[in-house]
Amino acid sequence: MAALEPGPGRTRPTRSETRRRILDAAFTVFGERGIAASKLTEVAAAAGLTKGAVYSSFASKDELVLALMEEHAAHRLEASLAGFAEAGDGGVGLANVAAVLMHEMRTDAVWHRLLAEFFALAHHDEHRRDALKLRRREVRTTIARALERLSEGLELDLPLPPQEFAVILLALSNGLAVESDIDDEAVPDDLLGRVLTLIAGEAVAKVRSAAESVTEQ
Amino acid sequence: MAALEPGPGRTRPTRSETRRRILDAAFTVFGERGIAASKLTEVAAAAGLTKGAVYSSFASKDELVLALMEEHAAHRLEASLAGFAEAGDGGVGLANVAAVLMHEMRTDAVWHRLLAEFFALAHHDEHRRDALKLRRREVRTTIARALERLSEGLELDLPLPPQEFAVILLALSNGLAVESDIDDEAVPDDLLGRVLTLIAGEAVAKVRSAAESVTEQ
DNA sequence: GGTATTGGATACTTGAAGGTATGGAGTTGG
DNA sequence: CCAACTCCATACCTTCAAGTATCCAATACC
Repeated sequence: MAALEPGPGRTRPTRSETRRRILDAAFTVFGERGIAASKLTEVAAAAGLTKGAVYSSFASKDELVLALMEEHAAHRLEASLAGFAEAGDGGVGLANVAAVLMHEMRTDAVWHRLLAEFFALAHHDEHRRDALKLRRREVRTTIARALERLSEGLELDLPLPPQEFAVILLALSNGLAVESDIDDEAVPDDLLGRVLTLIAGEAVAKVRSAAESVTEQ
Repeated sequence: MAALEPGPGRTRPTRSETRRRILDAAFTVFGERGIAASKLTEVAAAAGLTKGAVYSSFASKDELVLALMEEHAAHRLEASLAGFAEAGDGGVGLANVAAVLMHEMRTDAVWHRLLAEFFALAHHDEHRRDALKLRRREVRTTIARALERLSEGLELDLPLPPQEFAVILLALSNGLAVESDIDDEAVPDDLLGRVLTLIAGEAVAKVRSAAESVTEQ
């Protein structure tokens, strides 16, 4: 929470600084208490501000929630794709993709929990549900494209159409995140990796050993 | 909603009849509006009763939610295991397990949504979280045992330890349920089956063709 | 530097939902 | 058939969080 000091020669934070503080605080508080159970006053307090500040930057609690999810989801996707790209560049392919996802899942359990609650919330609102559907399609397509690039780079045939593989990847990593959030001992670190290897079969195994002989340095 | 008539020679429902009505109504309303967003008055109204009736049968909203989840979860697990057993008796093994799960997922999307919201809610309460953790372990163990029986019956080696396979099964089916709930076109009916087949590899393929030659009429 | 503007603190209103108290109709036992 | 009891409807209370109105002080602009 280290302050995010106002710019030089300013005693007052800029609008966007305040907005940031509120979003960060919202992430923390929502993650601890849950979205529905969180009061805007708590969020404001966690940001070192008051409710007035929140309503000055966001029209309503709903708007704050939406803004937060939208922003954070974008970040997450970006980070994952970056991880994928690295995995492709001389990594061991899907096994590294698994490692990336597993790491995200561990370090960002809070986010997965928020996402789950948000999905549930969004479902009960017509417009929000449609928006989520579209957004989700974009995400799947983006992931599918990344997988295609990855498989081409590794000269490896995916055992499923990219779109479907993307769905599986999303479902598995979300599902495992939930299970490990409930009981972390239930999900060994390398489980996702092993499963993906099984799914992709010998194709990956071949590529893996090839890649290892190259990169194991 | 078809009334659940009072017993013969009675103008007033018994306690357990009322309890049932309330639980059923709660399932419906929670499913439509979400747990947090549902008012007890709505639940009561949906049951053709009033709030007083609810508080006469359940100590609090929380208790109602807990009772509902506990009961319904037990039903679901039972139903799934029954499906597994059938799948084992001369079926095509894991492929049929997948069919069972997929069917449940389609016909019980509401339940999966409730479950997701409940997980999120439960996480913020110490005792409830621990209880959920224990319960979840039991579920995993039960499934793991069922899988072992299944694999023994089919003389098929599971590609993962039963406990881990159980986790994967839970994660995949929950994850896919979420995705298909957001966008049903994203999850083809046979996707889970194909993935499980990939995971279990040739072992299943072998057994499948063997089983088909036996059971194909 | 003075004036308009903006951002956020304070104090208030409001509505809604969880929970309670009580009475009365239905039920059971003697 | 009457007394004790049970269960639910009605009416009420209380709490509490979202949202609003207003004012003060720090900025921006001329």
